[in-house]
Amino acid sequence: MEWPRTVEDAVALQERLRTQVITASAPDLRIDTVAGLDVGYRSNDAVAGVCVVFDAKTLVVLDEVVVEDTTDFPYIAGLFAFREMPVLLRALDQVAVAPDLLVADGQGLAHPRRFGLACHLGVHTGIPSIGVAKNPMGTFAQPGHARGSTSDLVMEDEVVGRALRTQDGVKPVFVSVGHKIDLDRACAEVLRLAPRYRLPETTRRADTLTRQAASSA
DNA sequence: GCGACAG
DNA sequence: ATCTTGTCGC
Repeated sequence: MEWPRTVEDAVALQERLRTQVITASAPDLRIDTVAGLDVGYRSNDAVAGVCVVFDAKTLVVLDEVVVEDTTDFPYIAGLFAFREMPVLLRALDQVAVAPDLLVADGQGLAHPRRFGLACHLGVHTGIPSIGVAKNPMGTFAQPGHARGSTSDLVMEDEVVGRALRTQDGVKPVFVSVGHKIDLDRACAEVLRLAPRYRLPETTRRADTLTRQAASSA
């Protein structure tokens, strides 16, 4: 199926693909490498997609790719993937190390149709994925003050993710399952990726590269 | 009808 | 997302 150009087609595609999401981890799921994906904007339609692969244990950067592109799909909350996915897939294609997990900047199941960017990336590639958003979609109770504390992220009486405190006292990040992983594991991975700062290293590094690209060429 | 609404 | 250096506070 071709890439949607209209809101109606985009929504229809989400409704169709949402049924393919797997919210459990394979018994032998091993995560040795993790990719951070992010997009930066130089103008309204000029984008830079970044894919950075980390060693999950040491957090050493194994490879990173920046791709310049343009987009015509406007930003619409809920249809985020149709704006950012094409560039991200190009960046992911060019990375030399195959990631065991994709970490997307945005939501996974915490989405109006339970199919945010992280789910779409996961279903499309078949690679386990999670979404880490700086802002919530849904409601949540304030998690405890300590690093590692969590609370449910709720949408329409459904638990769609978790508010996760990655450092003592900082604003939580919002974690939701993308594909082929369970929520507990997803949160554990985010904590492992954020030993020192609020945002996971995947997001931080991808973000840096993104604006580096936007200000150079 | 009005406001909300990942990046 | 983007505008962006020094500065306030623990």
